[in-house]
Amino acid sequence: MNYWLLKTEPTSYSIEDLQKEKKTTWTGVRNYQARNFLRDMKKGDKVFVYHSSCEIPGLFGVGEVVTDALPDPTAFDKKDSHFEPKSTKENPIWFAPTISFGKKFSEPLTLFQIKADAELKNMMVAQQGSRLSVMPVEKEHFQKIMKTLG
DNA sequence: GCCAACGTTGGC
DNA sequence: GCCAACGTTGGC
Repeated sequence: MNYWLLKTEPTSYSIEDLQKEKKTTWTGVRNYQARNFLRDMKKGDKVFVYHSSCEIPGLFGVGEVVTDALPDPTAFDKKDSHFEPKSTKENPIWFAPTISFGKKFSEPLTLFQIKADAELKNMMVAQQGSRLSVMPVEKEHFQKIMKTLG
């Protein structure tokens, strides 16, 4: 099993939205490195939900991969802002897994706290200039965080 | 809103 | 394939 972190701007999609919807297809990622991580996600993998570009950036909850990544339908939708004419159904470029809600943390683990924690500060999300919206999380980090917040 | 740190694009 | 120009991300 693998562990991941998914960034989202809470003004567009938050952990509360996932809680209400129970599950969602994680569409709209348009970065090749992130795309490759999305394709590597397998059913049963765990994912942290990270809120970015907001008052308190940090980890707000956890979910689970329920469907391996399939071609991202928003890439085929001319009316969608993520429409990508180069991606065809025969030869899709962009992919999206489906994520289920696990739990919302009673308190978020803030980026500030992650950077201040000797064991967590080397997480990819805490590195300078880390702009990837999808990234792997090490098992040790996942377990330590879940021990504290889970 | 600023701006550093990236990623992408496109001319050559 | 280089690299300057440009666009975007995201913490602060």
